[in-house]
Amino acid sequence: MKPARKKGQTAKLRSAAFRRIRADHQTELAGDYVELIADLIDERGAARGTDVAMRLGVANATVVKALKRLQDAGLVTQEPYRAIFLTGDGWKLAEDGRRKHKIVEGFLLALGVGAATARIDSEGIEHHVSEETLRAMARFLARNGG
Amino acid sequence: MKPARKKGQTAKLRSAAFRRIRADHQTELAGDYVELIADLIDERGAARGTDVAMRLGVANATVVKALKRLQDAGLVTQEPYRAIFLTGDGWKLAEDGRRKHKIVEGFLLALGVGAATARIDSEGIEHHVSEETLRAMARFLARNGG
DNA sequence: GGCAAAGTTTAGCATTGGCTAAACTATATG
DNA sequence: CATATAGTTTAGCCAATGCTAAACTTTGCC
Repeated sequence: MKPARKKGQTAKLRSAAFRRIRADHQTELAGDYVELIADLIDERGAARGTDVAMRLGVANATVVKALKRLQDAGLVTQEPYRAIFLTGDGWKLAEDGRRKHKIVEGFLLALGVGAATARIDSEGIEHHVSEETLRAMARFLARNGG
Repeated sequence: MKPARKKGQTAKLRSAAFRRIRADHQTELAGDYVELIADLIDERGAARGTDVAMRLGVANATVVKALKRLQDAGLVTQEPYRAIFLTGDGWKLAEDGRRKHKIVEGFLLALGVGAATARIDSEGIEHHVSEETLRAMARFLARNGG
């Protein structure tokens, strides 16, 4: 450590990581929802609240509340008692999630992690990797048979 | 997809990942606190609320509240207006966090990620990697000059 | 010893993300 | 077409994590 650096600055630098984690957590749930909704639309033509609740492992009422927030955020649209749709922004976020997810999961598989673990871990890691790390993973993947 | 597998079972399998992420998030904050407190004790001989607050980038009052929860959880001890100590369980959790952190950060560096990004990303990833993935990372590290 | 600065705690508020139970709507079937 | 079942929503609860402002202790210095 250079002696010129003051205590407060070190702390500020360190706190950046934690600040980003808290920020990530805020967008994480939204990302999981829209990604899931996108999957359901692609698989079945429509996304229903019950399906979302089952896949996330939460109660129906929890989904209703979350969807209200996502609607306020301009990511989904919805009419009472009807299916759920994604807005343009919603699709964009979902696609971005899928992209990251695919890289991370493929990377873990290439690293030698088992399929079940790769699926579970990638879901958690996906929201905490920077673009720089994603590039490094993609590079590795390209070299080691992705 | 095998047609024999029912819808509900698929959903249950998928929801496992999200359930684990939610569980991880609950322990994540506790892990960050004790790891930080351990670092402060090692670096300066004592951990003060202000230092914790600065490094985490949160307000003092937030730390007080969190410490109360950690005390209830048996991870730290504390007397009013005095420094913070870790219990045996607290040290165990802190050590485990440091171990994971070291592996993940070293791994990212070996992957070719820059130092600053490795530090930040590892902080977020650390709480979402299974032991299996950690082993794979350690293996890679052993082979590629860790 | 007394006072100012630094650190800690309390009080009170907001948001997020969970839950259950009860009420309501849509749909499918007899 | 009437009704049962499936799905959705509302209401009301709780805990966690953040904040600011004000009150209180400790500490360091003259």
